[in-house]
Amino acid sequence: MAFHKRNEFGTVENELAEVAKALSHPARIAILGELARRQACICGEIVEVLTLAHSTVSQHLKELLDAGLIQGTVEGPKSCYCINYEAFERFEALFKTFFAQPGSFTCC
Amino acid sequence: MAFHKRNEFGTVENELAEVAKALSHPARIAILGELARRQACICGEIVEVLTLAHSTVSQHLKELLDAGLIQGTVEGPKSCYCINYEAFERFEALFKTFFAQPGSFTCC
DNA sequence: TTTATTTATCGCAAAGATACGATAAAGCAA
DNA sequence: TTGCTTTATCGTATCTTTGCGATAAATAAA
Repeated sequence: MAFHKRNEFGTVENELAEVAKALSHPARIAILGELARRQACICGEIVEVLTLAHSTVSQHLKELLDAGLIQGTVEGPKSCYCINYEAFERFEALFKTFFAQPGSFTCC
Repeated sequence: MAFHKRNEFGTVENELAEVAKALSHPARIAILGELARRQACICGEIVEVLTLAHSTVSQHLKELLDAGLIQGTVEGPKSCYCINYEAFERFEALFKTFFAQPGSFTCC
């Protein structure tokens, strides 16, 4: 997960882009939505909801984990995931600060 | 810009993912930051700020345009861009609604 | 008109993402 | 132990993204 020229950009830019990339696939949005809806950790139930192979779902879960948007623990043979709301709040705060609108100027 | 299985997901999921995808590259974040900072439309000044070829910057601008995050008008030989704050607000609203935290439950 | 300036687009090479089946790992039940 | 369930990882085919140089288009100045 690296761009040729990632070093050319600032820390904030990279962090925002990284979270956005994790959110940039409808399947991952759907997974997050499911986790938010159930308010509880689920494991392979996600596979039933989505029309994807379990290997694909595992891959998406790993990306969400790597981005810090979800947390997971292993419970016996099952895995349990839930949303990391702190990461979401951090993203929203960064987002708001970065795109602070000094009047929402629009000229075009 | 299409996924094999895009149709499997809902409208909201696809819309959120599409905007997130536009935001998923540090160069595009940097461009948006520049547009927000200057509060005015700029054209090729972006090329000077970023360490990218102008063809690459044009490409990024096109993606931001297609996602509706910026607006642009041609002014003679120059092009003028600015942030579309309505799109940003729409994204933030969608985001908040979709990830409505009924108590920010975390179990892992 | 010619020339310079600015931007957009085309074509390509390299890198990355997506999805799947097959396989492996880890725990539980019998 | 053996078998079952659940999840993670590997390998691979296909498609997408990224970045650049070269080219084209469109306007302004000379």
